[in-house]
Amino acid sequence: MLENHKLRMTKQRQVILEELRKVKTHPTADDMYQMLRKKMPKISLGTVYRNLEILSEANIIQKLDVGGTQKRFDGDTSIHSHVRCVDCGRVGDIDIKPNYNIEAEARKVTDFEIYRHRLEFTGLCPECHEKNIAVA
Amino acid sequence: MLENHKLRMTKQRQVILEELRKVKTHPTADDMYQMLRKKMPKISLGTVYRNLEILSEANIIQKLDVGGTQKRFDGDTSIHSHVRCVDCGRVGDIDIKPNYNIEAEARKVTDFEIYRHRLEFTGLCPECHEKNIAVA
DNA sequence: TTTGGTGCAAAGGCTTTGCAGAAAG
DNA sequence: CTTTCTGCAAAGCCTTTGCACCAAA
Repeated sequence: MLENHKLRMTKQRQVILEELRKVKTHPTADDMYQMLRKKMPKISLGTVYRNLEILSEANIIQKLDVGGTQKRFDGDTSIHSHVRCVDCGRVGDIDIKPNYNIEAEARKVTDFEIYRHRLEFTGLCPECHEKNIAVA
Repeated sequence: MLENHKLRMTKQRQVILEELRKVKTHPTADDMYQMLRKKMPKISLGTVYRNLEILSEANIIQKLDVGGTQKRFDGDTSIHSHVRCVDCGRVGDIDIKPNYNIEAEARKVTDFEIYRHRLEFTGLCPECHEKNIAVA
């Protein structure tokens, strides 16, 4: 059904896309909502969710599943990896390109048909690293 | 608080652990609940959630975050990868060992302190592959 | 006994959805 | 005009939690 719709460029959709492309954090839907309501106070959380879904469905943005309970969004659609801070949940980019050899490796040991792979890192963001040093 | 508790081996915990180790699917908490209530009809979903959490906290089992909305559990604590079927959500094992060189790569391009990495695959399980061929 | 665990049901957190009015094309 | 989109609020889904009773150790 989504794919039969002609997308309209509403004010809301435009602002959502602009804002997501502007930031290099990887905001959750609610993060986006909080940022957006400053410039568009009447925008609703439902609209934010709906548009993030539609835009990622159309491959205009990326929906990330980096662990944790909330999905995150990325205005950069290039294929790259992410790190999630185990302390604060912040997500950063890791500019490592996919290695398709690993998919060949995988095919050797499974009867699933492999489509793609995803590499995720966990660690400590610089801020939390600082804090930990201070405590120690 | 969890770490100060002495774990007791209750009947429920034992059955949960046994059942999880017996299957090679990667059940969600609710999958486990449905399986378990056949042999222990009074077990509650809360107990299943609590024990899966406690056991994974104690590294006796693994909690997986393979995408999709529900967490999954694995009785095999060895480090290995997973494939998720994009059609039916089924999760399979991919016996590929971690490659720590990739963490060195990552360190070159981020200011996060890298702790570990995780490789996940998506694809089609044999059953869904069959179905797709039949339709085509 | 003591202390952790269980079942039940209610509450929580995140996301989706139905609907009536608004707006893009 | 027509069809999609929006704001609002309610519903949904998965998971966690409070509580009184139960059971390991």
